[in-house]
Amino acid sequence: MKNKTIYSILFALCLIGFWVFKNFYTPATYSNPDSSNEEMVEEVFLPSSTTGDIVRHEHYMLSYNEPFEQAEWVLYELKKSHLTYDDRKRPYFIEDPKVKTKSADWRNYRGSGYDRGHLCPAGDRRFSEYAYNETFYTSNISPQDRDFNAGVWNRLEQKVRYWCKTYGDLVVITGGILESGLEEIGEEDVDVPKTFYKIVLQKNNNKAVAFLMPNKESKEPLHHFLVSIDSIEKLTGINFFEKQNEVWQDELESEVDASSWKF
DNA sequence: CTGCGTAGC
DNA sequence: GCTACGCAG
Repeated sequence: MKNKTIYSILFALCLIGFWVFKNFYTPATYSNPDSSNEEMVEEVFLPSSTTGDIVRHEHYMLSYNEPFEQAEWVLYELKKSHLTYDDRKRPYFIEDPKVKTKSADWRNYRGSGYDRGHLCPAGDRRFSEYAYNETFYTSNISPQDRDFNAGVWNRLEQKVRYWCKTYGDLVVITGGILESGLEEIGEEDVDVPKTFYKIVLQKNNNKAVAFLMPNKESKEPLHHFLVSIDSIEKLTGINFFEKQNEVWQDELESEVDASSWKF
């Protein structure tokens, strides 16, 4: 009788131990998270996820789409205080330990002809070594045409920094349009989006702009790619500001109004 | 800034 | 397999 009880307790302890392990063990990752919990983007800006695989990193968050082997959206807050130009050494791209299904290996991109294009730009996370390294998870990259990434896409990212400097804190959401029939690269078949989107929100003013850009270089000025947030929601199936009230959404998402943004 | 390829340990 | 360096848009 007594033995039976003891064995039951031991068994229960094993279960608890396993549960703790399963939930709190994390594999090797970039070291030294910044101690501060700092400014995790408020949940009120969380987009919906078509996959349910939402991952929160210290300085950005994402929703991973396993069949496409990349994020469907990456969201981060860009503050004035983030705009530093500290020189940092590029680390290697590594698997995102927080993506349950494992994010794609960087070798899928090697020799593919496509860049490992950051979604949350490394240039926006230079304020700390950890923040910078954290952008080098393979969950934060998509295959991008070389001239696109270094060209018009890069110009948009620099414009976002300019807007942050002049208008204050921003919320930025970025991703590729994940649809069927896309070209795939590498052993894991990473899909190559034909189009990328970026949504930028001024936190203070509740003003937003959205861009849709073909995955190729263009000489068009940036405002040529302006679209409504609604149109991106239709293409992606993602509801971007679902936590906001409907009036708020209606006002911001339906129209293309870049009048309060200097290009 | 955005990156890649190659050489060498 | 990882790092350092040079090079390109």
